[in-house]
Amino acid sequence: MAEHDAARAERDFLAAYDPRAFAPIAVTVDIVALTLRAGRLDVLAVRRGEQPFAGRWALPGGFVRAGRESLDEAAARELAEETGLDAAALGRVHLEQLGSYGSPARDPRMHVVSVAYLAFAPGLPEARPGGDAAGAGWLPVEAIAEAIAAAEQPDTVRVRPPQQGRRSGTYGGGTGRRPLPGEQPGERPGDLPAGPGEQAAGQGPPGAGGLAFDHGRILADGLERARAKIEYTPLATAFLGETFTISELRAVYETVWGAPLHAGNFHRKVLSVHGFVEPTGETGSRPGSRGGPRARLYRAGRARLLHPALLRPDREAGPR
Amino acid sequence: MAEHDAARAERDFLAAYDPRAFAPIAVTVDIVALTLRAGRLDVLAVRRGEQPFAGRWALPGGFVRAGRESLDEAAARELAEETGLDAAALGRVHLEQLGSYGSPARDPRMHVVSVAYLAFAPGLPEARPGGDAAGAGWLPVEAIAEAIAAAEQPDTVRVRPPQQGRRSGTYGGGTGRRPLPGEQPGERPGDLPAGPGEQAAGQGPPGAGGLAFDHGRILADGLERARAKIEYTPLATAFLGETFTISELRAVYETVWGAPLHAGNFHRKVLSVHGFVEPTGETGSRPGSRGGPRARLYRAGRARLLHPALLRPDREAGPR
DNA sequence: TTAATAGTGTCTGTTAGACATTATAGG
DNA sequence: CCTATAATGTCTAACAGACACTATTAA
Repeated sequence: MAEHDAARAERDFLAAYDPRAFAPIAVTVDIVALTLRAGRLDVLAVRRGEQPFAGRWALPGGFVRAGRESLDEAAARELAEETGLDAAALGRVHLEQLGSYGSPARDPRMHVVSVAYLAFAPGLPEARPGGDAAGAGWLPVEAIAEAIAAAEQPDTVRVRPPQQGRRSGTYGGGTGRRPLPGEQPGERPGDLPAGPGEQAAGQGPPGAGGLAFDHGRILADGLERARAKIEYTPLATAFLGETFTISELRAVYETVWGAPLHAGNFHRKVLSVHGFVEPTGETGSRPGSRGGPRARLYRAGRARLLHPALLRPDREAGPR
Repeated sequence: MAEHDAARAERDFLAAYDPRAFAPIAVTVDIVALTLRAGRLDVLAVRRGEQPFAGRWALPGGFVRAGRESLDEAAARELAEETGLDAAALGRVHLEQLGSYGSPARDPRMHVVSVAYLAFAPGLPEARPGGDAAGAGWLPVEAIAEAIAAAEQPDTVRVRPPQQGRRSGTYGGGTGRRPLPGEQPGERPGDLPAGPGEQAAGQGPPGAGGLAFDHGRILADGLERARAKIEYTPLATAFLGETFTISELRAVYETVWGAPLHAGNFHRKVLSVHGFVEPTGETGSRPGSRGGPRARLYRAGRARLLHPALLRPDREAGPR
C-alpha cells in the first residue's frame, strides 16, 4: 500500500494544483422518482433529444456542480428541476441514495460515474414538458418491464428455479385488488439490504428496447430497494398525502409489491405496529367508493423503523 | 426540465470533445474492510503520510482509473494492493458497494466523490506495511469508536430516548462471551436497508480525533451495514474459513453485533434456516478449548438470503 | 336490496426466546 | 471430580395468515 499511498498523495497534490489536468471522469446524479398515480406505479423519465440514445427515455439527472453542492443537494436540485416542485413540496418527498454506477462503457462518450437516487413522492403533477428537449413525463413502471428484464439478462443475475418459497402468502390471498398483470414478480433475487452492486452495468445491449444507458438496471435496482424499504420502514406513507386511510396505505403496498394483500389482516397488522400510523380522529369521504362505511383517517407516525416488519409475500427461501 | 435537458446534452457534447475541459471532480474508491482477528473486529486502515491529515489513519482507497475500470474493479484492485492478497484469496472476500460521499468540503483540496465499499474477509495476514508512506494495518474497531461517535454528532442523527425496545433479547442473555466493553451499542438509528445517505458528510470537525476526512462516518455506515447484512444473509460465513463450527459462527455474530447470544437457541436456529450451513460430516479438533465435546464442522450453504432472518437483539421498536 | 368495503374476532401453525437436560471432553 | 461446552428438548408468548362475521354505505 505504501508505494500506492505515496503515489496517491502525489496525485492529490497535482490535482490540487490544477484540477482540470486530472480526473477525466464526470459525475452525475440520476433519479429514480416513483409516485402513485391512479393506482399505478409511475417513474419519472425524460426523453433524450441528443445522441446517444436520442429519442429514448432516460432517468432524469445531470452533472454534479463541482465544488458547489453535495450529491444529496445535486439530487434534490435535479428532482426539483424535473418536477417543477418548490422547496415546500419537495420537503414531503423522500430522497435517498441508491448506489453508484461507474462502468467505463456505460456512456459511449466518456467515463461517467452516476450516483443514483431513489425518491418516493405522493401523486405529483405532470412533469414539466420539454421546451426544445424532447420532453418529460411519468411512465408506468410495468410499461418498461421489458427493459428491466433485458437489463437483468447478463451474467450476475442468478436464475432461480421456479420452486415455491416457503412463505406462501402474507395477509394474502383474499380480497386483493390490482393484480398488476404486466408486472413480473420477483425479477430480482432480492439482495435486499445490499448495495445494488454494479458488476453488470453497461453490459448487454445498452438499454435494449428500453431506457437509455444502464438506466434499466438502475430502475430495477430502485424498484427492488423500494419494495424492500417499505417492509422495514413506514416510507409507504411517503406515497400518500398528509392523511390517508388504511385502505389507501394497503393500495400502496399492493401496487409496489404487485401482489394482493388480505384487507383484514393488513388492517390489524398496521395498527399493531407502534408508531407506523396515528389516528387523526376524522373519517374520510372517499370519492370513487363503491359502498361501505367511511374509513377513519390516519397520518404517518413517528417510527422510522417498523417492528415487526411487514414482510412481503412470496419471498423465496433457500431450498427447502 | 427541458431547458435543463438541452443544457445537459450540450455539456455532454463538450465533455466528449475534451474531457479535461470539464468535470473537475475526482472519483475515488474507499474500502471498509472488516475481518475478525483473535475474536476482535478489525478494520483495514492506512496511515497518511501527506497533508491533509498527515499522520492520521484513513480508510484504504485510491483514484478510479478513468476509462479503464469499473467501480467494482477499482475497489477490488485497491483491496488487493492494500492487503497483498492474490486473486485466489480475493475470491473468498465478499465485496459490495456501500455508498457514495460527495460533499464539496470533505476534501480540502478539491471536490472528491468517494464511492465506498464494504468488504468481509476471513482472518487476513498483516497488511503490507508502508514503504515510505506511513504504513498500514488492522485497527480494532472499538479503538476508533470515539471517532465514530464524533462523526455521528451532527444534525441528521436523531437522538433516541433510552427507552427499552420490545424485543428484549435474541437467543440471548445466557452464556455470552466477549461483551466488547468499548463498543457503544446502537450508535446508528438503524436505517437498515437504506443507503447510507451523505447529508452530514464533511460536517463537524473533520475526523476529529479519529479517521481522516469523513472516513469515520463511512466506517460507521459500513459497520451498520455489516450488522444489518448478517441478519438477512449468510455473509457471516465470509469471516470464517472454508469449514467452521456453529460456535465459531456464533462468535462472528457476537463480535459484529457486540452482544452475547444464547448458545443453544443460536445453534438450533442456524440449523433450521435452510441453506445457511451444511454439515461436512467431520468434527473439529478445536485448539484452545477448555473442554467439552468436539463440535461438528459445517460449510456455507447455497442460500443467498436467510429465511427467516436472524434478527439482532435490542432492535428498538417504536414507542411501545 | 345488493354489493362492496371497514373494522373485529377467532383459530391454527410457526417462531423466538427462556430454560432445562444430557453427553463429551480438558484440567 | 469439576467445569465448560455441544447438542437437543420443552415450554410459553408472540405473530402471521386463514377465515368468519358485523356494520355501514353507494348504487
